[in-house]
Amino acid sequence: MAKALRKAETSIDAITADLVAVLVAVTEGEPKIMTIANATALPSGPFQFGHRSLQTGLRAWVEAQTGHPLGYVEQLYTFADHGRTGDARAPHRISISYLGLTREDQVREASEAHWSGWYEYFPWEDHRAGSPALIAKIVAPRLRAWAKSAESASVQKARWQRAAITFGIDDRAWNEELVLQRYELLYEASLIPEAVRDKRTGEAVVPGRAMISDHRRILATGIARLRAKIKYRPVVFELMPAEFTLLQLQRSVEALAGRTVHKQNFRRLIEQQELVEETGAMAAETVGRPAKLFRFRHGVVAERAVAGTKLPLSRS
Amino acid sequence: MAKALRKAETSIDAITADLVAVLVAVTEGEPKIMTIANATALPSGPFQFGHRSLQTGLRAWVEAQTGHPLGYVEQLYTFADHGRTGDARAPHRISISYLGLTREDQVREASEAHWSGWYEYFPWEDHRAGSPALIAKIVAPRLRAWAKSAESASVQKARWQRAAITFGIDDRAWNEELVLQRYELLYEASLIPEAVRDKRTGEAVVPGRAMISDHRRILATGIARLRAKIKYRPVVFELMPAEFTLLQLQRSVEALAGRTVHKQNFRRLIEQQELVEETGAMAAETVGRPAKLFRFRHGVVAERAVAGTKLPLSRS
DNA sequence: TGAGATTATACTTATCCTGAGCATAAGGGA
DNA sequence: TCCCTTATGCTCAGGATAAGTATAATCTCA
Repeated sequence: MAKALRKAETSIDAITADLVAVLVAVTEGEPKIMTIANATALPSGPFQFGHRSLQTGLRAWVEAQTGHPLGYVEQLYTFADHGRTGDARAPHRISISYLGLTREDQVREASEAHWSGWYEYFPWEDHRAGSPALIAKIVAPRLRAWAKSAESASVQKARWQRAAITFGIDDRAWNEELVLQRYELLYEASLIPEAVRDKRTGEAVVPGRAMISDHRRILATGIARLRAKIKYRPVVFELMPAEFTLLQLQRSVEALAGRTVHKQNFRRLIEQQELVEETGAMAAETVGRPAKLFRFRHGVVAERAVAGTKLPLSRS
Repeated sequence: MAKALRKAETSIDAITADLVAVLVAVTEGEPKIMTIANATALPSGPFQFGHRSLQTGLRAWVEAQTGHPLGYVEQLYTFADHGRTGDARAPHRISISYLGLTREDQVREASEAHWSGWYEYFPWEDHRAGSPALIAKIVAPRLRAWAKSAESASVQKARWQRAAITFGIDDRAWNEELVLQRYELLYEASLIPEAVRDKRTGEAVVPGRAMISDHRRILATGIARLRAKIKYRPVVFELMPAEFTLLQLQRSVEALAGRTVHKQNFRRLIEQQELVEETGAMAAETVGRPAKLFRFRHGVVAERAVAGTKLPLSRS
C-alpha cells in the first residue's frame, strides 16, 4: 500500500501551475499592490519548463513586466482550484502565491498593470483613524444576523464569538493579523461579491473592491503575512527609499499594520536595535522641525541573520 | 506583454505534484517522525484528480497508510525539483509539503512505515543536555575550514559569521528555530551525505542520517515551523494524550524545542493562560510526589481563536 | 522507621520591557 | 512674536520574565 502511495506508477495526473504575486509597495504612507485587468486581478503567470525554479519563474515575469528586479520575495501558499470547472476530468490547476516587496518608483508601469491601494480591497482593515465606521454600521449587524440564522443555539454562539473575535467587536482588541480570517468569515457569511458569485446566495453588502477567482483571498494572505512579519523581521526597509526620516518609517509601518503606534516608543525601539544609522543629512521641505535622515544598516541582516525586529505593535 | 503573462495561451506546461508529509508525534519525551523506505524517506504520494483539494489528498493517503484520521495539518512549502533529471523536457515535478501532528499510539504502523526519532536526522539540534559535542568537535572546525577556503577575505568573514550565528558558536546564543538555515549551511559546505551525493564534492563528516531527494530539507522546514509555532499557538496539545501532567507537557515542549525550560516559570505561564484544567485525578506510577493530571481546555481555541500561547523559550 | 532521592508546587526577587505621558527643541508662517 | 508642527529626550508605573528559595508529597532502601 505504502508503495502505491509513493509513486504515481499507473497514471500520471498532470496539472498546470500558476504563479501569483502579491507585489507590495508603500507610497506616501499608503500601501499599494500591483494589479492587472482593471485592478480586478493580481499579476499571475504560468510556471513554464524554462524556469529553473518556482522563484526564478516568478522573478522572470515580474521583471519582464515591471522592468525592475524583484528584491524580497517569499512564498505564501499553494492551493488547488478544486473543481472550479466542474469537470473532474479537466486538468487541475495549482496556484502558488508569493509575496514580493518593492518600491513604486522602482517600477515602470506596464500598460495593463498599475498600483492600487490595498485598503480599496479591504476597507475594514484600516484602523489608523480608529475603527472604520463600516464595521459598526454594516459588518457587525450583518454578522450578528448571520450568526442568528444558524439553527442550533450552540452554532449561533460559536458564530458570533468568531465574528466578535476576528473583528474586535464587544470590547475585544483588534488584531490586525487576522486579515485572512476576516475575509473568510465575510465570505462564509456571503456578505461580499465573491461569495455571491461563487455560491449564488447572500448579498454583497460589505464595501470593498472584489477580484477575480480567489485573488482577494490571496491578497488577504499576503497582507496577513506582511503584518506579522514586520514585527520580527526588518522587512519594512525593503519598502523604504534609501534615506528616510523616522516618521516616514513609522508611517510606512502604520500603513501596513493599519494602526498607529506611539511615536516616542517607536523611535526608541528602532534606535536601540541599531537597525538604522544617521546619514548626516536632514530632511528638506518639511513642516515643523527638520528631521534627521536615516538609512537602513544592511549589516544587521548579516550580523544577526534573522535576529528580529521589535515594533510596538502588540496590544494597545 | 502582461496579457501573455496571465495565461498559458500557447503551450500547456503540464507538471505533476507530490504531497509530502512531515508527520510528527512525541512519545516519552522524544519527537518522532513517520518515515518509509527504511527510514530514508518521508511519506509522500501524488496529487490525483480524485482529490478534491490538496489537503484532502494528503489526508486521504495518510489515513490509508496509518489507519487514523489526521488531526492538525498545515502547509509547509512548495518547491520544484529543478532539473534533477537533467532533462529540461522531462515533466517538472512539484512537491507540496505539509506538517501534521498526531500521536504515535493513534497510528497503526503499516508494513513499510515506522516512526523514527527526529534527532537521528539532526543530532546537532538536540540541546537539552547542553550543546552537543559534535558541534564543537566537528561542525565548528569544519565550517571554519569551509569559511577559510573562500577566496576573498570578505566572503571568508561573511561565511564564518553566518556559521557562528546559525550554530551559536563564539558565545552567541543558540537559536533553536534556525533548523533550516543550519541544514542548508551544512549542505552548502558539503559536509553531509546529500551534498556529496548531489554535488559530487566534499565529505560527509557530520553525523546524522540522510534521506532521499530533499526530504531532510523538508523535515528541517517542518521542525523549524513547529519550533516556532509552539511558542505562540497551542499546538503542543495535538501531540499530547488526553490527560497529562505539567511535567509531561514540559518534556514534550522541550523535546520539540531541543532545549530545556525553567520548570516553575513554565507552569506559571501554562496556568495563567488557562490553557489547561485539572482533571481531578492524579498521575499514577511515578517517582516522587504525584502530580495532578490536566487536560487541554479546547474552549480556548474558540475563545481566543488564534490568541497565542506563551512559552518560556526566548533567550537563556 | 527514617534518611535520601525525586518530583510537585508555592513564593520571592531583581531585571527588563512596554505603554504612556511630559517637556523641550527647532523649524515655518501669520 | 506667537503659534503650529514635527523632532527628540526623558521619566515613570505596571507588567512580564528569568532565576532562585522554600516547602510538600511520595517512593526506595537501609
